[in-house]
Amino acid sequence: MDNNEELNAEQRIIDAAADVFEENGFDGARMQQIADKAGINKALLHYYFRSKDLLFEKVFLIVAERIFAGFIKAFEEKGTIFQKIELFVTKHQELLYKNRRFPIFFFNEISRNPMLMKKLVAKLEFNNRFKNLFIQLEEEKKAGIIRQDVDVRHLMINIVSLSVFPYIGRPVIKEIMSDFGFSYEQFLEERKSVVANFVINSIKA
Amino acid sequence: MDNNEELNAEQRIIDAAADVFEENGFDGARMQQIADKAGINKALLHYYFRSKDLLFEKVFLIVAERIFAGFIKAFEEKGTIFQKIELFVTKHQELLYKNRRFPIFFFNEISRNPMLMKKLVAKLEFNNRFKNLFIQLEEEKKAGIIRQDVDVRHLMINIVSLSVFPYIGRPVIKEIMSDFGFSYEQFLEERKSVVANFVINSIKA
DNA sequence: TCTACATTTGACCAATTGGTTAAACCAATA
DNA sequence: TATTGGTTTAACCAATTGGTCAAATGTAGA
Repeated sequence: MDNNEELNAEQRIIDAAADVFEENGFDGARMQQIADKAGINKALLHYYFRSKDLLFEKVFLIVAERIFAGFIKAFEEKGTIFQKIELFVTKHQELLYKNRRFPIFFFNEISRNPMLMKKLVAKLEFNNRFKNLFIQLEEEKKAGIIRQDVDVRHLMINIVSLSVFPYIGRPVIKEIMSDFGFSYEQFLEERKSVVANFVINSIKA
Repeated sequence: MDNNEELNAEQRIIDAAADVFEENGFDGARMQQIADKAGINKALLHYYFRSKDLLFEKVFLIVAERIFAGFIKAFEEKGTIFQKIELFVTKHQELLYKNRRFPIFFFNEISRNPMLMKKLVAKLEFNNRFKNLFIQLEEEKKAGIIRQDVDVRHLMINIVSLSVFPYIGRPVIKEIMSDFGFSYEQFLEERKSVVANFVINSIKA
């Protein structure tokens, strides 16, 4: 259960804290549990990070930054808009599958303390990350490849919604799928192609 | 702040608890805060509901049942599949707008304790609520109105994803929208028509 | 080896929290 | 009016929790 003994204490604390916070949320997490998982004394947590709040903020930003970086990278692939969407959705699914507990944790904590989002944005600088995508979409609109009424903002949120929601609503979808005689895992697998097709069908002229 | 003094203590407790739990989550909620909001002594909470766990479960199921009932009702409207989708999306948006804090609360608590979902399903009996929709979709497929490759399960999840996610990701979307020079409220308003069109475009033959 | 400094620990603390209890209150009824 | 039963309260409790502190341990350089 304890992390690699080779790493220094500070890194072991961060790893352990990420795990415990992601599993239990800020309010549900216990400093003692983090200390145990890191294999150190509880006082050492405060030696390195002063308080639960500061430890949480540091860990939250580290984890969120890592995952968002992966998310954003998938935006920067080359190709037609349809190819981009396909690649983008596939990459997101893989990333999400490897970090299944992250979405509900992230959105819950952000909702509890929206200031975290400001701090995350400051670290990510994704202000003009979407500029290229925006330009490309306008071009493909003019070329008659995609519908005139497509709105970049809504399109982006739509893609993310379709990718992320199944992980947020995992227990709900699990229940519904079993009603239909399917497994949740199978549903996720199918979704890799379904979502891309769904989006493409909805925007192509 | 305190609820209607006319109501009996039990109901006042339920209302107050719903509010406090929805705002802070189970772990973040305090029995004292619930008692204060209900205008009663803390001991009375235990007199009526024994423990925090039992109070939470009762309140959670009451609130979730009420909202899911509204959700499901929107499924049972008459009309073509396109009309249904339009009506369905619009009704959901209104319901969600009135219960903005519910989605993130609901999915977080369900994620923390999936057994709640089982109990909710048992109360709702929505096993065969979707049968009609399923049949209608197959018919419209045969009639060549919608695409052959449409899958009811994915379509349903897609619709819900597109409707619900903007409420779960509120602070995130708020941030992104302000980058684009738009307000979150405006974005939600636009979405009423955008989502329906998006879905319809993606499934029509 | 001695010293200075960072690291780590066990023991401890004050505050908070969910929960209990015995007594008080109050309305109905005999 | 006296009694009974449900309702409500103040006071209290044990356990947990985030956090502190002085002492111990390790370690690199003089």
